[in-house]
Amino acid sequence: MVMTKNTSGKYSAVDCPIRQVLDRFGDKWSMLVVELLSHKGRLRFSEIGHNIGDISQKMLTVTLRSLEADGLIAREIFPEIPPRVEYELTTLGMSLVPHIESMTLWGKEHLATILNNRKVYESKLKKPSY
Amino acid sequence: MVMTKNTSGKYSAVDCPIRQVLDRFGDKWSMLVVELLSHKGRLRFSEIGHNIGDISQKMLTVTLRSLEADGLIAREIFPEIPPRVEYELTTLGMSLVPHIESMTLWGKEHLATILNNRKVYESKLKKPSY
DNA sequence: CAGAATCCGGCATGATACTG
DNA sequence: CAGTATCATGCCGGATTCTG
Repeated sequence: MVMTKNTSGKYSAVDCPIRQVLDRFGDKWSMLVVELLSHKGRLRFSEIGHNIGDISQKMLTVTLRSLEADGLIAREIFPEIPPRVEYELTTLGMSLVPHIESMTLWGKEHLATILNNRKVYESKLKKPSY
Repeated sequence: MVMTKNTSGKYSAVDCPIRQVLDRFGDKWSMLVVELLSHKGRLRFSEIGHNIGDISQKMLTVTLRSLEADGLIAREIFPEIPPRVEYELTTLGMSLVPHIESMTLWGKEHLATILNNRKVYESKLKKPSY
């Protein structure tokens, strides 16, 4: 399939908002952090890490930074020893929560079906036809 | 941050549905294909490719296969020369559409703000304090 | 405690060639 | 036309080490 670029150097469907949303939140952790903060309110760095369970320090830092850069979360540093840093959702961040929840709800409702579909599909591949 | 695995070999928060949803639809193309089919109805392979614009033949195949395996789209082969294959959403696939749309809508509304936030954030990094 | 910096492997994605 | 097969690659994310 030969894809044609337009004169602006972009692709025809690159600009659509669904792509932009996926580019920002399709990563492994962002949505999860937003969801977590929406439930727990205000948390410090290590608390977020523990609540998520598996996430490397690096990725937690990277995720929090990009969310902060986007203005979805606010970061407050307390100049203490040992240092303490707390995070919470901004208004903008909170506005995203309902949409995450509705996606999650859909997942809850249909994931069992999907997994079963997938199993059936794979078993059909193994036994083509008799 | 040291993450502890439990006895089942999984991590503490791995099972939450939001993760599952992201694992399936956080990829680059799946949501886009579903969204496209929801608007255009029934399309053949090459039509999907052209509508998306940039997507390699390989990734289109992979994406369509996994969506089919999940039962989100239906694939119909017409035994003609040259071959023709058409795709359309299943009921399950259609049930996902509203959630994609609501996310997309959120993106449309707030993306300009986010991009601006990001620009402001980066300019602050360059000029720390005067 | 909250990170910054670095190294590194694997997998998602891309490019290319071939086929029924 | 609608794929499959193979090879190449970028970069995401994990592990580790170091600092204030």
